[in-house]
Parts: sequence; C-alpha cells; structure tokens
Amino acid sequence: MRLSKLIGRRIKEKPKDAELVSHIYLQRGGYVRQVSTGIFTLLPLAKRITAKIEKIIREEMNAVDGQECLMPVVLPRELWEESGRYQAVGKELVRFKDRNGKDLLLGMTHEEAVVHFARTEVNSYKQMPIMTYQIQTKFRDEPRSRGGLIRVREFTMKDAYSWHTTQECLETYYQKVHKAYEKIFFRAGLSNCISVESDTGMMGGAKAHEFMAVCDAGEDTLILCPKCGYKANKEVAKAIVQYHKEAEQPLAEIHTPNCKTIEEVAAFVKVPEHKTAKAVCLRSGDNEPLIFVVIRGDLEVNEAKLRKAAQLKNIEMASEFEIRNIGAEPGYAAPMDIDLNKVKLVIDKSIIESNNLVCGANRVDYHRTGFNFMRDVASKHSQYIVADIASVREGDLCVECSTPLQVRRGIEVGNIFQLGTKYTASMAHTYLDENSKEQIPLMGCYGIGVGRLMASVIENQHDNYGPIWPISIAPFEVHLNALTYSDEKVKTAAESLYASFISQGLEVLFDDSDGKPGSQFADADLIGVPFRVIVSLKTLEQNSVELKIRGQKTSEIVALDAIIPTLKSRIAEAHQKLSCSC
RNA sequence: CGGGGAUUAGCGCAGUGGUAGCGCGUCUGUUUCGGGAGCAGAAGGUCAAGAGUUCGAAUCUCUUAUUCCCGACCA
Repeated sequence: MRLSKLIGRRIKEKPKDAELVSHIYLQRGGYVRQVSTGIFTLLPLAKRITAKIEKIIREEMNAVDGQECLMPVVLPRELWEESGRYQAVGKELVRFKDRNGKDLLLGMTHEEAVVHFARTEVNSYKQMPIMTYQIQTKFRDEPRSRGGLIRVREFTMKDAYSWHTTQECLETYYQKVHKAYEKIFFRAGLSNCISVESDTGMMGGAKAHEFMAVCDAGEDTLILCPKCGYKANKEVAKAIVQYHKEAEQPLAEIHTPNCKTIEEVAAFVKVPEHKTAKAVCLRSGDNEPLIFVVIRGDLEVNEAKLRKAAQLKNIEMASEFEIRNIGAEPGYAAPMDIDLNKVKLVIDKSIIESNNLVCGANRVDYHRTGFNFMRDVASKHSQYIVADIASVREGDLCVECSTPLQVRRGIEVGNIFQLGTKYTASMAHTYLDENSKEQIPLMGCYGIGVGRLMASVIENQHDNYGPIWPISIAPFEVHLNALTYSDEKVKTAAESLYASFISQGLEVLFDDSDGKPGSQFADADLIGVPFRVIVSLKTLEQNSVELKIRGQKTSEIVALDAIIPTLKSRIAEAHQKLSCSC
C-alpha cells in the first residue's frame, strides 16, 4: 500500500472533543471517523487492525471447538418476549416497527437469537458440550457514550454461546474459554489484561468474569490483592471489615446541634466513625417501596451489591419528601420510629456485627447512642435483608490473605458468564438425555469487544507520537520511507525495495509522498507500524538502509541485500514473542 | 435523565452591532531537505437551523438541532 493513496489522512492537531489517548490517536492517525455520538466509521488502518484481531479470535474460538455462525442484527419482538427481556431491558435496546407495524429490535446481545436456532439444532446429550460464536455488529443505545472507541453505541463484538448437560461440564468448558481468552489478549499484545470476578448484571446466571485492561482511562473500578492475586470488580468485591462489639448499652437520645454528616456526629459525640450507623434512603421506581439501607457510618453503600442483594433493577436517591413520608428525617434517619411497612429494609452486615452505635433520632439536631439493631429493630420487625453491601476501599484487607487491597481502573475488553438455564428454560430449549428424558441444557456466554480491544492496546502501548502496535495486530509489518522521493536514486531504490517486499509477502506501507523527513516520521509514528525502513541518499551511498523499530530510540544500518532476510527474521521473532504457550 | 460547555473553511481557532479572518491541511510553483522547515501564489465559508430585536446581526433575545464533559445508567 502506498501511503499517498491510503484513505484516512493524518492530522496534526488534537481533535477538539478527544480526551483519551486512544481517541486522539485513532482520529489523528486517520484510523476512524466519528459519524454520530458513539458511531464510527473504521477507515482502512483500523479495519486492517480489527481484521487481525478477529483472526486471532477466530483461531482461538475454533481451537475450543467453537463454530462460527452469523445471526441477524434485526430481531423480532416475540423472541425477546420469550426470555422476558423485551420488557426487562431499558431504552438501550432499540425498538422500532417495520412498514407493517411489526415490532422489531436491534440485537444488543444474542442469547435469544442463538437459542432460537439451537433449540432445534441442539437437542441431544450427545452433541454437548457445543459452542457457536459470531463476530457481528451490535447496537446499544447507551445513555452516554464517550471516550472514542472505548464506549460506543455501535460496535463489533465477538459473542459466543455454549450448551452443557451438567454444571460440571459448564464449569470445565468455562475454564477452557477463560484460557482461550487469556491467549487471545496475550496474542493481541494487550499486556495489561487481567481477569476479575464480576457481577452478572442483567445477563443473569451464577458466575462471571471480566477481562480488564488495567489502565487509568478505564471506567470500571477493580479491587486487586497484590499478594494472593484476588481480583474482583468493585461491584462484587469483598473485603474483611473489622467489627467491634462490646457490652450492650441502653438506647439514649442526645442533642447534636448542626451535626448532619457522619463526620460531624462522630466528632461531636467523640466516637470513631465506625461506632456510628447511617441510613440511606433510595428509591427503585414510582410504585416501589422505598429502600431503607442501614450501614456502619465509616462504610459506603455499593449500589451494584445492593441491587443484587435486594433484587432491584434501578436505584436512585429518594427525595426529602419521600423520606419524610415514611416518618424519617433527612440527615437524621434511623430505622426506629419510622413506618417499616412502607420500606424495604436492607441492613449491611456491619450493623449486625456492631453494637452501641450512634444513629439518627428522626428529628432535627438529635441522635441516639447505644443503637443495637437486633434489640432495637429486629425484635419488633422481622422483615429485613442482611447482606454485604459495603464498597471495598483502598487498603481494606483481602478476604483471602488479609493483605491491604489496591484499587485500580480497568477497561472491560471481554467477559464470560455462566448463564445456567436462564434462557434455555424461559425459551423452552430442551434435549433428550441418555434415558430419553427431556432436560434443559445449561448455557455459557462469552463476549469480546473488538474495537474496544484495539483502543485498549493504544491506551496501554503508545508514546508521545502515536500508538506502538504489537506485530500481531499492526496494520502493516513494515513502513517504508523514501526520504527525498523526488531524487532519482532514492526513488529507484525505494521503489525496488517496495516491489521486492511485496513479492516476498511482507505487508508494507510505502511512504512515497516526497514529504519532509519530519513529516514522514510523524506520519509513521501515528501509524505505529513496528518496523520502519528508511531509504535516503545518506545510507544509499553505503548501499544500505536504516532499520528502526517503533518505540525504540536507536536504529541500525542494514545492507540493502540483507534487509529482507533481516526483516523476515525480526518479524518472525516479534511474532514468536506473542505466540502463546499458555 | 440532571448539571455545565461548545457549534465560524477539511482540522484547530480568533472575531461582542457596520457585512469574515488566522494557523495547519489541500492545490500550483519554488527550495532538495533527517522530527510536522522556508518562500510565492490559489482554491475553499447560507458564521448549525429557525424566529425575533435593529437602519444594519457571526455578534443581542428566544426556540430547535447537533455535539462534548461531569453525574445517573451500563450485558
């Protein structure tokens, strides 16, 4: 490919709306162009990269006996009603009508579509385990997409689905896919990728992991143990909380003028914050009871954990009106005195494990001391949920090995779920077992965001000039520069090299632009090809060219007749480093 | 869905009431060059759209659209 003909021009300045490094370089290097919010065109450079990523994915999916298929983007409402998700999923699912008024939707994930065909194609225990996958466009009408290709509305996703007769089979296969994913990310050169325990969200199912590219640009918060390797998304992370119990004291009301926050109350009463309790009022919908959460004052409620524990879909802050409506006072709320029949009471484990806490008194400027939940509330009202709904904080102790935990950010590049029978049961997918008995198969599902993976590699591997692509997904293997192309000697030598690179099967991008050296090098850096061959009068005098490796400062002079074997062996070496024995 | 910005040439921006500018890019010459170099010239704009105020609007007012950031949300 000649750079002069490549579609997608490099731009010098930082695009106005780009913030993330990956977004900036993808735009500046001419990889992508934004069409609308969260909707991008992939230009040739990006397309070449994603094609290579997809090839790696195909190889590894095929290696675990995945069979590629292709499902439709547009799906009928009825199919999604079978699983219940037509109603359950919010506005991110795009629904529309065809000319006959038939309800359709844009597939955002394909459990329904895959079960649609699997229930007629997979109905014998002899077929399982079995897996199918596709690489296909998804559309999710995200309420807020951002960050270039990190969070988009339309994107290419590899989604895979497997069926199993037993939980053991599912788990064994799940581990196999986990391994396959490790290989994929390793081969793609995403060196900062780890897997963490994750929430199953609306996908449902028992167990799930997310593959996270650890970097500051990430949107997810990860809790990591530096010693034992415990890794979890903050949404599900657990930590050891130190509990303090002592001889019970009676409940007593105290005057606490101008003490609304836990900090103020603890300071006023002269107790540590972990000797206080706080109440948080939340709502999950217009006709739903308020959620009254009580947690120790020094801890924060983790909404994802709360959602799971209380089986709630949406959570938002309750209004002051709603709080007063149940008999509580904003800033001074406590589970005593209020109308507990009007609320869903959720108690963090820290409250059960502590006593003699300072809590609100449901009237302004008053608190109570000596709060003991079991004695003061549970003895009169038995309807409540106890769960661990506290957010893990940096420095909290690991549940596995008591080491202080670290907090990091991560980009979710892939996820794997054990779905169980959620979709097979609701959509009546059955098979016959060895006793000719009808059974419901278990499912797993496995996703990878292709474009997000590409962007994550940039976030992880770049310098001040542009991306540094791993050879396995680089748009080209070799970038050939002709410095002073208009000079006949240079032109002849460069054209001849270009022709022989091509005939030797090298993927080469040839800068025949006659641009200034600075401009050529800047372009080459933005394109980020691993090996750069520079032809100039200076080195041609010695019958040689310059070989530079992207991301390294130094370069070497290689004789003209040695450049092809040198390149070939260097490229092979680079591939070798990314070939996976894991 | 809340809060805050933005919208003027392909890109990045200036222009606060008198009829449109700069840099980069593009094109034509010239220079023959090692980190976006210089010189000379050229093309390129319904100032997001609509309505209003005014003798006169890119500029003031209102409405709408698009878009970005923060938050909510997120398979």
